Amino acid sequence: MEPENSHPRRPTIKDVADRAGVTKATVSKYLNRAHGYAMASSTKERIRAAIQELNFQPSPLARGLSRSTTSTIGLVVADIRSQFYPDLVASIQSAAEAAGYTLVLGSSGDDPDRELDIIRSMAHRQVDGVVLVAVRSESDHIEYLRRRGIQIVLASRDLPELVADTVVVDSFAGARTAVRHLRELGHRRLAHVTGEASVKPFADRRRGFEVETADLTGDGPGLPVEVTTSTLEGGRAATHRLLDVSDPPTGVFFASDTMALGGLMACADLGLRVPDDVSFVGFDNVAVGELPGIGLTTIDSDAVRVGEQATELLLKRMLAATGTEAEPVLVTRPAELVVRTSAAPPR
Amino acid sequence: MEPENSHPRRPTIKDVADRAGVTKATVSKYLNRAHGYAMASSTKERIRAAIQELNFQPSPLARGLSRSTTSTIGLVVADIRSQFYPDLVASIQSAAEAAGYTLVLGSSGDDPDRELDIIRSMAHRQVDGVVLVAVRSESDHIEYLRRRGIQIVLASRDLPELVADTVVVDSFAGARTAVRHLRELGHRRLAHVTGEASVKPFADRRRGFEVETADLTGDGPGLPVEVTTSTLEGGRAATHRLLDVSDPPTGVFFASDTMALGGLMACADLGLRVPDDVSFVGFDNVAVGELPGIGLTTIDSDAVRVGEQATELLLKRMLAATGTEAEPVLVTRPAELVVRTSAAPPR
DNA sequence: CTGTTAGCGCTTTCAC
DNA sequence: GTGAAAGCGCTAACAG
Repeated sequence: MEPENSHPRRPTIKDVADRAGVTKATVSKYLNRAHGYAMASSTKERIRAAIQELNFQPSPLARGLSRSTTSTIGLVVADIRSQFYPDLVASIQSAAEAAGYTLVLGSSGDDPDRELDIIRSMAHRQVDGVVLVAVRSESDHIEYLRRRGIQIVLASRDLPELVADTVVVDSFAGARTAVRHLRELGHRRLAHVTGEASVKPFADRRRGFEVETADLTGDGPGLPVEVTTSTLEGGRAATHRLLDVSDPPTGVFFASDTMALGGLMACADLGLRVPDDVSFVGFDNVAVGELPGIGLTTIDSDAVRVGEQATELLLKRMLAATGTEAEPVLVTRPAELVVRTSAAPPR
Repeated sequence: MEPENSHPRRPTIKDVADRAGVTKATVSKYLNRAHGYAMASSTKERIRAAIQELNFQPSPLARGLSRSTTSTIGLVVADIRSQFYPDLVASIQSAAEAAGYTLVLGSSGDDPDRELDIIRSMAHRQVDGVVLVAVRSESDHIEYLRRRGIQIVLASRDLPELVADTVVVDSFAGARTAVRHLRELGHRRLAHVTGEASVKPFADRRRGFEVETADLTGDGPGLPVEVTTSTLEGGRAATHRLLDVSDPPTGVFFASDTMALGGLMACADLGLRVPDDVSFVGFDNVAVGELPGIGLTTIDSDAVRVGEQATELLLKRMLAATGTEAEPVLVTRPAELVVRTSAAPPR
């Protein structure tokens, strides 16, 4: 009849203190005041031994409560399901873990309101920092975090204004490279499939496309540009609209690989072959693009490095969090062309 | 010269109490004792109003400290980068979120020791439950959690013994279906590529392969079975070994789509065409298998439902956590064949 | 150098 | 029905 027959209580700082013949305070100092410092080495040694013998680890919860710091960072992505995130998430996760932080994951499903909810909930759980792959283009959620003293860094997607540290790839230059590649292959009838206009990298890629095709003209006033949701299905539908006409474009630049993969499906639907009938260039360099049977020519978004660098910046902010807020930093990484087989000279 | 110029303090339960003219204790009761119950409705109303006006939310940290419960669940996967996880992670994440839990993510990179570390760290952070896609085949980590009263459920990979609630797909039956499909197409020279022998689903799939091919014979004593790491590169290498011989098999059953994709790369390397030269059947039904140019015939692992059901089971355990431990439950979901284009009759 | 004393924000007996 | 008080495990002045 002993309800205390439950799980053995974990040792607390008090147990360590008793065993070492000192006070909690002293143990706490040992734990926090970065070892060196002023403390009798005999005491240090006794504490060390006690900790070791008891296999003591301070409770993150209790520590968090009194320090208002949790060794936790939040990662908010638009949609984990997307082809693009695995590398990004993996690199952030391991960088965070390496620094002793635990990752809390949220996926907004591309819904700006949910994104805000997730951010609120993370703030509420007192994460020390947030890596955000932003869906909403306003910066209210950023302000929300900043007001609460939570550091933030934007990864992969920048916002119209530089309101926080940001690590992205050079979308404008990358897009130009992509388009030039198509032009060098001899394509003149070009088209572009892009995602949500509010997402800055998409806007930049579109601008890149337009700049590099300013001298060309399509049926109407300019070359065709299809705006769609940045999903596989979006890309598929847009490509249908683009290609299922008389005299379709011979080269298409997609603002993301995911949409380009949708484009491949559309071609299968329409009985068109890539690159024989139409050439594709994507953007991101997702892993599947490399598979034979896909061979997607694309621009590398360098997700791994973006994730690593974003995490680095965040950790730096979190340490420096004291005192004057430094100006936001924008890191723009080069976006390189990866040539595979989906783009070839037109017939 | 005011260092207090920092971030505005969040309201605490004390603030609410003062504003409502009651004590913290009463507010706490209001918060926890599932509303109904014994409390003057005027008091209830005043508390409600105060909470509302102050926009108060109880601190999860403080609550966690005093209740030893954190509304947090840990998800440990073998390798987020793998093609297979996005659906699983996404479905677990949304099921958890829907139930008011926050997801803490860990990726072991297929390393059993890291897996244990991650689990220790999560236990230490006092997650209320863990969804585990296990790497190690022993059950020491499960015992570790159980000893600390942390609920656990295994998703996607079962262990040799039923030591915890488990949700998997029927690997043995699925494998038999896959092999029968190849046989019905007319293949007799069959081979199998499988992953780490210690992973039970792989063992089961292998058994399925063997049972369904017991009447067939290869060059040696039985049909060729290649064991490799369950990665793209593993599948690629194994396929090289398998096909780069005189008189190679005409049909290959892969224990995972990821390995099958590696197999496709190997074919590209060797100048073989699928399904003209060799037929492939995979296992899992990852999203990319659906792309034209891939068209992988496979067995559906139903990651979304597995994730959902695993989360359901876990939540149930977490609620029932009191009293007698119910026996572990094993949920085996059907594994259905998805016919695409990678398997066809042999020439 | 180490100990004393208050908290951090919430929950939970036990009285009234 | 509500309040007083102690405590969850740790940190952080301030003394001495």
